[in-house]
Amino acid sequence: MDKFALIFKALSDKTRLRIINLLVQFGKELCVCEIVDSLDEPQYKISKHLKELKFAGLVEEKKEGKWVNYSLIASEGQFKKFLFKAIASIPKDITGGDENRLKARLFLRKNGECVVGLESKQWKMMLKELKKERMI
Amino acid sequence: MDKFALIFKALSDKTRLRIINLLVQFGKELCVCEIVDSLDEPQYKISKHLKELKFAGLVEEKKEGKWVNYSLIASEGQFKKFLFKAIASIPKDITGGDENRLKARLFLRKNGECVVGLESKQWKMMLKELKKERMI
DNA sequence: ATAATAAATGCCTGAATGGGCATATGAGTA
DNA sequence: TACTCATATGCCCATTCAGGCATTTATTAT
Repeated sequence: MDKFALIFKALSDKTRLRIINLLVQFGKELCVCEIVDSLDEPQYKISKHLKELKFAGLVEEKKEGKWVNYSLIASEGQFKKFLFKAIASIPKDITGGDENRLKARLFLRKNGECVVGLESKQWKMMLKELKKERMI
Repeated sequence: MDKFALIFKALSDKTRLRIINLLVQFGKELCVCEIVDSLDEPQYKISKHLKELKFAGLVEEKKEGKWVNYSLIASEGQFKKFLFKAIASIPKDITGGDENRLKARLFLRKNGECVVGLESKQWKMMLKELKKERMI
């Protein structure tokens, strides 16, 4: 029971819910810096929240050199499946900003991998474009 | 987004999750004293937690004289439906105590309504029986 | 009117929480 | 070696939270 309450607690913070939402929408693993840029929040903040999500058993990390990718852990019975379906059903007029930023951020990948760090020049230019075109 | 985080926060406490679990399992409205007896927790504690669940939009109350019944609010898109399915899938070897107590407590209803209050003599006798038969 | 009872609330305390800032870790690179 | 960069962590502060206890509110029964 505590285990399930812990999962809900992990989702009870807006920032953490936004992170999980991104992972649910994208379906595959995301690099920390991609999450940071997509949510437009400080790196230390994302890092701490990822730690809590990991503690709750919702995500796992995969280190690749300097880079760290996070992905959902969907196993263990039906519970998480329904939970992620619930999160997937959150109307995107609320989450759209994050998802649009992520979509743009993913254009910076090479061969399906993240190759630019936090708040890179390329990313700042893209952000400016997005704002100009009212995408975020 | 905050609205959804608030819902998760409401479920992030073990006692509140147990209350919602009972309502999900039973499917119909429950009287406050039935919840109190089923969870075997102080009345003020249940009352406060019900208030938070109500604030999050998960339950609604229906007053009938001295008695108050609570039930789930399941409407509003797919979100809560999946959420309640997730909760319904929590293994009952964890929640069984609550559910067995509720099952027994419901025997005290007359015409489908709760007619005995908190920690009544009848309930205490039932509890003793349940313990003797290792049902809880 | 008074008592009894179902449910809600106010106050207190210790513990946990999230954000901000600075700093540390640890891996690649010049 | 020294440096850069991606990520993690330690410390501080203000706020929130859950539980316990006493009390109140509201409705029914005597």
